[in-house]
Amino acid sequence: MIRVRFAPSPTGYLHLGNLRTALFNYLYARRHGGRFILRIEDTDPERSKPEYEKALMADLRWMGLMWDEGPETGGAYGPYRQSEKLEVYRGFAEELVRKGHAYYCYVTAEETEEMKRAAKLEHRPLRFDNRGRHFSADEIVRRKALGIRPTVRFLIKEPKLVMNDMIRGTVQFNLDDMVGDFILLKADGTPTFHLAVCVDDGLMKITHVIRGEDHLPNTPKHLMLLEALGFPAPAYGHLPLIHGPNGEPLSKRLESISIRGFREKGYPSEALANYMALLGWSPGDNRELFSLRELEGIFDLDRVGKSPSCYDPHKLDWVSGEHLRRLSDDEFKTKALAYLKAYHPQPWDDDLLAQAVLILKDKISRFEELPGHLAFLSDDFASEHPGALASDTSREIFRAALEVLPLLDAKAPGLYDVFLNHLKPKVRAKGKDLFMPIRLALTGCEHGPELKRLFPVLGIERLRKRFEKALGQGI
RNA sequence: GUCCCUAUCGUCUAGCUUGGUCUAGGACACCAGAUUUUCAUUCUGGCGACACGAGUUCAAAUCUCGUUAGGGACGCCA
Repeated sequence: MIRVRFAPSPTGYLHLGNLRTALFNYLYARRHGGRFILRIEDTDPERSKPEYEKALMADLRWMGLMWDEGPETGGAYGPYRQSEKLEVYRGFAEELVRKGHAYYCYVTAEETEEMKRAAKLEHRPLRFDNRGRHFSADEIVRRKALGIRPTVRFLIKEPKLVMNDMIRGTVQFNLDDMVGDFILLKADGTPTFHLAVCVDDGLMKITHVIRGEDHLPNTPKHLMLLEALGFPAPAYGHLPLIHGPNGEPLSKRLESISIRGFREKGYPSEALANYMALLGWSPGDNRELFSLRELEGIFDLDRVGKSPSCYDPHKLDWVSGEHLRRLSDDEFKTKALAYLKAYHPQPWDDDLLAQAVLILKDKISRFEELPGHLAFLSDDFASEHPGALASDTSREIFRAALEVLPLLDAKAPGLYDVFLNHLKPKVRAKGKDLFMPIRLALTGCEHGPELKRLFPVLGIERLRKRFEKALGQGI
């Protein structure tokens, strides 16, 4: 049984990089009938915040990436919050010391810092020189007396040099230049990331670790640790990183683009998942538009690329627009109204709003654009071209329109066509000269929804008011 | 500085494993035209790439080496 995990630390909101890792893990599990596990890596009390954990889970749920095991869901391998099992890690660290895989190290943080500074100056690798391995019994006593509390460091015996990555193939490391004995337990007794990850991956029976490429250099450490711990090594796959729109480093700016932000802007979650899947993965044929379900059926790691990619908001908008247009009218109405209610409350009743929103369906790529387009519902608008209303031909149209309106049946189909049939004989204008004044009188804007669809939404009464207003303004 | 990873249109990518079917395919963006009595949608067309240099070979986007460029890691953060 394939078991994968998404293991964020709750130190901020879910962002693009995070989300892609979560998505690929989720899809991989679904594709292979495995389990998707959520694990909260909150061993750093300084930076971890419960509200971020809540937000993380809310965002994951919104995305539809529901976990099979994890906080709030439970599972046979809990707890799924690392802060709740600090003792467990300590136990494993002590066991490693007993078995000679690790040792208490009395080198202080200041000394390590100094070591690094010196190494940098001399252009040597910036690694720990393992000096703590060789302290004499006297030295240790002396340091204890000074109040120095030890860390537990992993004792590297045979540096592991080669690994097989599911995405990158064989990767070799020159370990002597890379890592020294690394810390398992900090001086305060809490575990480091390395210990916690390996213990949990082992205990939770994780079979495949899919994570960002930034973790690639950590993998040799984890492989050695896992072996010492007596756990079978999972398969590793390291995803290429995502860059910003201009190819800039990623980091700060990208992290500031939170999933929350996309939700607030009104992107459908499936569109976001669809777009993210395309960043680094492709189905092999020319298809690009997928529902989450479809992705679950075709995604696999063997079609994930090795090179980093840039986040392109334009393409996201296109994908999003396509998703919106594929929605049935009812689905679109429901989602649009829910979005407006949550983020941009409108003064109109749901019935009117539902009709109005529907005629905008093919004009938007995300719900955030709705409020601006909805302005036509208001009787109280300023015209873009007040002058255009004043001409004789315009005034003639409005007067004729007001004569025609009472003859119409609002509920009869083809309201606009009937209106035009009555209107045309009464006015000289035709073509653009006819419909543009009408459009301006009704919406104040040169661009907007089709008049044909606009008429039934506005209804006779609103139409009358607006033509009267236009006539009044023209004086 | 040291180690590691990566390299096809501006962007996302297919092709690379098993060299020839590649005068390199698709999509976004952009430009032009058509449809729509506006905008959008839709449709058609255009622009546009194998980072560079060697090597192997009858033949290289595809294999090898080097160069360059970008990214990542080097925490008692995760």
